[in-house]
Amino acid sequence: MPAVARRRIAHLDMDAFYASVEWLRYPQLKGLPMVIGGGRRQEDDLIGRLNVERPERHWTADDLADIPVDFFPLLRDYVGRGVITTASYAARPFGVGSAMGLMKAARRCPQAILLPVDFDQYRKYSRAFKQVIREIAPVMEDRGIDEVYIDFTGVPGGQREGGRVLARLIQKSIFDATGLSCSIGVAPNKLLAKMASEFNKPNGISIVHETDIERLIWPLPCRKINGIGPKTGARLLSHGITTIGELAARERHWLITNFGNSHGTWLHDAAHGRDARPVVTESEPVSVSRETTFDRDLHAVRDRAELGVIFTELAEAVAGDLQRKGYVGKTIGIKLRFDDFKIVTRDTTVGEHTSDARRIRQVAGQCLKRVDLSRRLRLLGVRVGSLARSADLQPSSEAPETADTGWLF
DNA sequence: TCTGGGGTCCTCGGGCCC
DNA sequence: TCTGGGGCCCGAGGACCC
Repeated sequence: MPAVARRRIAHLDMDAFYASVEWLRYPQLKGLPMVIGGGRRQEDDLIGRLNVERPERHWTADDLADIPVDFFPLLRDYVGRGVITTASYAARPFGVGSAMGLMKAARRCPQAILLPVDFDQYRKYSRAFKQVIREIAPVMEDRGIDEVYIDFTGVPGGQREGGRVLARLIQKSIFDATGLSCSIGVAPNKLLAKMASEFNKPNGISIVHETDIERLIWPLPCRKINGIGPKTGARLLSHGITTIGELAARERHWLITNFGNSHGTWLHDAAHGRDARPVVTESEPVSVSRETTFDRDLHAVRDRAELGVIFTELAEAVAGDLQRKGYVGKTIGIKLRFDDFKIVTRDTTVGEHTSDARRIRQVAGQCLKRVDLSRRLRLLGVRVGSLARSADLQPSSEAPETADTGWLF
């Protein structure tokens, strides 16, 4: 009779993913201060720009590495409202980092090279490295563009050296296929594996066993637990709890009293390294949305025409996304961010699923009427939820209802 | 010139029905 | 008829993550 396999879960995190993908195209930028960012509207085509600046030379995908460094756009030339998506290690000593406004970053590190975000490219590499993993260990959970969980438990060799042997194989296979490096943590569950993958970056492997929790996990700050964000972190701090060990020392009952039944129980379990969540290989999307921040704050009345155009474009974009992915939805909603950064959402559930741009625009327009629009708007978003696969639904005669003439925009 | 875009999940209150 | 649940759905907001 075979020995009972102990659960071994890996968390794999690509190292500096966006920057590393850019360095595959532009190796001449490696080691330089560089930020990637800007909003959707600021996404200029870098190659187009380079060609414009040097009309006699048309750079092609084959000779991107030849583009002189001084042809790349600099942060100091940026105008707009975007934020940094990621900053290279060479840029960080200047005090720039993720989520910082680009204008502020430009003052701190004007000489940094600014690349537009190229999600299509990152998605391409994302698919590639995940495919490599699935061929080796098929029980893989997608956790975003650059992260996955992998269940090593049933994989041949997955238990050897606590998972280190298999982790090494995956690391090498990903590098051979893509030229990208990653860090892997292997532990008894997802919670611990996620923390372990951070221990040894970049290109590292960390193995954590139950017996290591006290030594390796408890000294860490509470914020290292995936699920404890800025709010909970601050609340814990106000009770004098800074490390996971201090959190673990609190009675379960005390945590439930102070954080509620569900959250308190979870905090207690997490601090003790307990997590029974399975690795989920398939999941259906819950909602699809598009949103945009305006170049300047807009007023519902004074900028009505401009807002109307943007609103329609968002509805069309969401409809396009739904149709491309093969979904229809019946909860249609809007999201507004005002100039004071307050967020308001409204949604409505309609009788029939749809992915029709005009229908989405119409229902979203009705949602808008339920909001006080005296403040100026900074952001507008359109969302469709309660999704179903369009193929699973009876082909309805999608008769667009009589248009509501009362649209606000 | 502070503060993007696309998601998930949870909680809470209200309405409705039994 | 009145009152008090419980279950369920919906809408709004908040926290968190990549």
